[in-house]
Amino acid sequence: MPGSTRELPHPDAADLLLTDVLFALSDPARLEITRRLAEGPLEVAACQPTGGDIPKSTLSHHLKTLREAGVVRNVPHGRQRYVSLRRDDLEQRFPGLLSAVLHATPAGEQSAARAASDATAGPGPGPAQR
Amino acid sequence: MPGSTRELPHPDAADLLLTDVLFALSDPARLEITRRLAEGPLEVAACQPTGGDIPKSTLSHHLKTLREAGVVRNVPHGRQRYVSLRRDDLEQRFPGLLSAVLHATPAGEQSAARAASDATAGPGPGPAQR
DNA sequence: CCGATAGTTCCATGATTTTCGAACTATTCG
DNA sequence: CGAATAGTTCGAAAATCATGGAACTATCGG
Repeated sequence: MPGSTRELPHPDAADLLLTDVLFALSDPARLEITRRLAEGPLEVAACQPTGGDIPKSTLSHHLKTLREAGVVRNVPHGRQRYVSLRRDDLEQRFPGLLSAVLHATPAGEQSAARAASDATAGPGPGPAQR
Repeated sequence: MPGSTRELPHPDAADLLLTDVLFALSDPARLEITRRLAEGPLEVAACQPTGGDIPKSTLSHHLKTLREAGVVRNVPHGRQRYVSLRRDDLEQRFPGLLSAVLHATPAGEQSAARAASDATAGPGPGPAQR
């Protein structure tokens, strides 16, 4: 039982380029995918940004861009694949970047309050920004 | 004595889009310009990434992209213009993002050490990453 | 073995971006 | 005023990116 082939190439953590990472995250669809992955690994089909309307090939291309930039890892798992955020590698290489991106709020919001440190955890779920 | 016209449009801090900012910073030349501006405002010509080889129009376009994303402010000043980083607006809108970007180290470096918190301030000047 | 499933890769098309010369505009200096 | 300076904007060509259908590959279920 040879380890399954179908491995895709991933850049080493030390070789990640900031511009590539920023570019990968600069697309709304890819950013959305990244946010979704922040909650845990997903199979490719589950990365679908909205409902379930974008074609397989397009989704696969976006994942490829994210993978080549080093944002995401894509490993074969049986007949499907698991996609996961390379959190630790990104944090090591670009400290604070990923969390800054993930914590961003949508355009119009974030009005007042939140001055200093609002002790008790926020009410709703995590924020999101297009 | 009418206030000088030649004002260029800038998006409000609250309207900045994360994807636009990430995109603006995802280009090597624009990232370099941004780094240069981190040390203080500059007149347009002084933003030149390398020596002084890129055409005026190209530089102007890069600055336009940065300005429209809200990364930079460009104000008329006599016969020239001053370009400056919108640090506070960016920090307010996307906490931690700019500093994460500015602190990134180049690809191959950052080998060992720097494990925990290396108390004494670093020796050389700030890092830079292509 | 035969299908169905889950994805990637190939290929073509259209949309953005990048780049840069040239024209244009405002402002200062002599 | 007229020339020089500092930049923006226009326009066009080249490169890159995005999208999605179709073909291809591997794995699992029966």
